[in-house]
Amino acid sequence: MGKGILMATPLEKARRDPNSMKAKILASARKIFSKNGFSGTTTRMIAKAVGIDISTLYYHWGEKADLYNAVLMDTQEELRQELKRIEKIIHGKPLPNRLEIAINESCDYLFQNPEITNLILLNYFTKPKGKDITEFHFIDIITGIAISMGLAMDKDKITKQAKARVMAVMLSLFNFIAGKKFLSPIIGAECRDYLDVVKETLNFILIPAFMQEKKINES
Amino acid sequence: MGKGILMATPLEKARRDPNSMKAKILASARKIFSKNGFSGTTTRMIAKAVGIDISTLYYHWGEKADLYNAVLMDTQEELRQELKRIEKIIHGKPLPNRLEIAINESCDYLFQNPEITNLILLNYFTKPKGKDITEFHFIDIITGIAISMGLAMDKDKITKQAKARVMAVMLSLFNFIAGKKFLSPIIGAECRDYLDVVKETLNFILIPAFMQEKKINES
DNA sequence: TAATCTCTCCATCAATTGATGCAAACAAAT
DNA sequence: ATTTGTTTGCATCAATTGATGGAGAGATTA
Repeated sequence: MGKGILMATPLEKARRDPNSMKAKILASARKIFSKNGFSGTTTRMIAKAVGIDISTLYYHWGEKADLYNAVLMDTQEELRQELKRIEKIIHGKPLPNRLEIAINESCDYLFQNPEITNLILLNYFTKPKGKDITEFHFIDIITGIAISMGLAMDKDKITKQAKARVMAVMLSLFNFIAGKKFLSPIIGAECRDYLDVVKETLNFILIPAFMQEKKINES
Repeated sequence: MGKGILMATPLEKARRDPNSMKAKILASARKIFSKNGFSGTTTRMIAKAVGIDISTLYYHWGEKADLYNAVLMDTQEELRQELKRIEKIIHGKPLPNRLEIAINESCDYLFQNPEITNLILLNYFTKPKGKDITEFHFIDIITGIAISMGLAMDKDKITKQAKARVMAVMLSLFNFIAGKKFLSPIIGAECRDYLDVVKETLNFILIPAFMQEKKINES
């Protein structure tokens, strides 16, 4: 009965065939959950967006929380792949360049996939009660980044401070993306303009911070 | 019929008498909305927390969205007062001190009132559809801070960049507070320890950024 | 062709939710 | 004491929501 090798999870099936009904539902669910949160989303909304009956949705994904979990895991995996891609690009370059490129690349990516940041952030402000929902596994992601940024040498010897600094970077980034709709009228910039201001602001704030660290390390 | 002077809004009445039923409901509503968001909260939850029947709640506050609006406006006003208080403290001091004190004070305050950041952040990730909900009036708040930080001279001549930088500061702060439950296990610090790490991280990131700005201005 | 398997929708359920009418309790004013 | 106005809870409603059973369509296999 072990589904280790023979059985494929619904999520695996969906990823295998992007044209399948499972995949279509998953894609619509991501959009709608990211916009309305878990409790603000109804299974009927998703089914309507796909153009199917809710019972078809339940047939493929089981209960609402299961679908939500699948969306979270799918999103998480995608983000992880993207971070790996960025890490490859910046590998070996000097620190300030690394930071600038990483900011640039991740801004572009997240800007084109705003559901990702929305889902992640929404998932810690509100959690469906009673259901156990997948946690984002940030710990290994940020340890990777911390090492890549020279904040730690060893995977097991990362200080609280280093982790907090990496989280600060990610949070700044995520919030400018997820809060776009809210922030762009405040800042007074739209679309591409907004994206440019965000990149500049992140560079302004992050580069001096992590350069000071380097100076201390060098001395 | 104009309620300009003679009529008091429910919110004004609630503030006038903190022991009134209106005030009790408002306080409970704040807690519960901030934890579950608008659609994750039911009027029955709030009524139960106060120990009253839902019809009593409706009698005092009208429909759910009205109560939610009152909570947002109340919270906003409270935050505004607090920021004024902090500004008085830091007024006249040199920039790095100002920043450090402001970070320290606002961290302490928001940490003890975590509902505030939760409500603000939740309110831009998800908005109840169909209802018009109060927007937080950040524009005047951040222009005030921008001037106080020396990022702008005139109230009307604030660049997009300056506004974005102030927002970056607030977002970093808000997220460390609102995301505490999520972040503290990742960072590996609890309670007071977490608070200290957050303060240190914010200082680490923000002070160098805004000091570089000052150096450019001075030269 | 017959049998089996996969997928889809219609009809329906029970529970929850926002919201209201109404009568009783209570206090204040006459 | 009687009237008036305010507050509160019980009972109830209609709409929404998560979820399921079962019948039928369609393809695949025997």
